[in-house]
Amino acid sequence: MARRSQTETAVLGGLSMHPMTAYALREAIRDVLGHFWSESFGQIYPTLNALEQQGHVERREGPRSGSSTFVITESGTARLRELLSEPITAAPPRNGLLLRLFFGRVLGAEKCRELLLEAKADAERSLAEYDHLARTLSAEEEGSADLPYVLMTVSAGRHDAEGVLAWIGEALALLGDAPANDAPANGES
Amino acid sequence: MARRSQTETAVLGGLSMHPMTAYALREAIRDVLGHFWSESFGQIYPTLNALEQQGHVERREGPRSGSSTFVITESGTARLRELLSEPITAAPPRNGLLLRLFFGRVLGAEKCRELLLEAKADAERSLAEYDHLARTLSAEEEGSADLPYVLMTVSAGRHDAEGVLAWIGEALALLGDAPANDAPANGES
DNA sequence: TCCGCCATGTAACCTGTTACATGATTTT
DNA sequence: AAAATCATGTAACAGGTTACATGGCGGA
Repeated sequence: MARRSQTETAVLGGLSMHPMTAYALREAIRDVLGHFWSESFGQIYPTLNALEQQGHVERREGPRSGSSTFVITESGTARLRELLSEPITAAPPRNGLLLRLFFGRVLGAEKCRELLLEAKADAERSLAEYDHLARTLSAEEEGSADLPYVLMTVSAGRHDAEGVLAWIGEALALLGDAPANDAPANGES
Repeated sequence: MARRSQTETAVLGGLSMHPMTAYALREAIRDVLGHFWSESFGQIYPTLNALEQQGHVERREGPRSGSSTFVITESGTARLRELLSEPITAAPPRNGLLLRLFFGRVLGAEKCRELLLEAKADAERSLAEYDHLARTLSAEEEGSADLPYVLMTVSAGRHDAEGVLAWIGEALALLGDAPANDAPANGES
C-alpha cells in the first residue's frame, strides 16, 4: 500500500501548478486547498525527499541560499495521474458537533442551541469566504485551464455551508426554539 | 495539549443510552452513529478498561460466560456531561474527491465526470437511507427524550447529501456537460 | 459437525501533528 | 538592531486501524 497515501498526491499536485519551495507548497495547500485538505511540514519534507529519490521531482536553486525550489518531472506528472486515478480512500467519519448533539439529552437543550448558533456563525463566515474566493480566482486566473476545476471545489464548499445553514434551521426548530425574531415558518414539511 | 481523543465521549455516550457489552457498543456506534462517527475495537476495549478503573463504568455479568455488560455510573454521567461541554476538536479536512477534482486538468475531464457521477449515486443512496432512518426512528422511539436529538443528526445527513447533489449539478455544468438531460434548476422538492 | 456470530483482547503498524532546533533574509 | 517571515528539517508522540489469537455458543 501507499505509504504516504494521499500526501504524495497533494504534493505532486501542488507542484504540477508551478514549481515552489516546500514552505511555499505548504502555504499554498493551506491557503488554496484549505477548505478540503491539509498537510503539515512533518509530512511535506519527507515526502519531497522520497519523491526526489524516485525522480518524480527535481531540486533546483531556491529563492534564498539554502532553499530549494522543487520542479515536477515527466515521471512525476505520470505518477500524479496514476495517483489521481486511484480509488478514493475515505477517512472514517468523525463529526464532533453531531456527536455532541446526538447525546443532547445529557448535554442539555440550552448548550445544544449554543453549539448550533456557533456552527451557524462559522458557516456564514465560510460562505462569505467562498464567495470572495470565487470572485478573486475568477479574476486572477481568468482563462486558466485550471480555473473550472478550482471553482468546482469552491462551489463544493459553498453548497456545503448552505446545507449546514439549512440544517441548522431545522435543528433549532427540533429543539423547540421560541424566540419571536425568527423567520416565518415554511409551508411544506 | 494535543487534541484529545473523543473516543471516551462516544463510549460513555453509548452506555448512557443503555448498558451493553463492548461488542454491542461497537455495533451500536457503527449502525446508529455510522454517518458521523466510528470507533474500532482497538479503541473501545482499552477505553472501557480505563473508564472502569476511573469508576466511570462498572462491569457486570454479560449475556454469555466470559462476557461483560458495562453500566455507566453516576460519575460516568458527570464525566460525559463534562466531555460533551468541551470545545469541539475538528479533524483537519481531507476530502479525496475534491483533491482529485482540484487537479482535474491533470486527471482529465472524462474521469472527473465519472467521479462526480459516482458521488452522485452515493449521495442518492445516502439520501434514501436517511429518509428510511428518520421514519423508522420516529416510529420506534416515539416519545423518547432522545428522539429529537437523534433526528437532528439524521437531518444533518440529509441536508449534507442534498448539498452534495446540488453541488454535483453545478460541477457537471462547469465541466461543460451536454444539455439539460437533468432537471436540476427548478424548485426544491 | 462445522460454520458463523458473539465476544475479548493485543500488537504491529501507519499516518499525521506538534514541538523543537536552526539559521538566513527582509522589514521595521 | 530587533522582529517578522522565509526556510529546512527531525523527534517524539498521539490517535487510530488492522490483523491476529482465542474461545463459547447456536443453528444448519
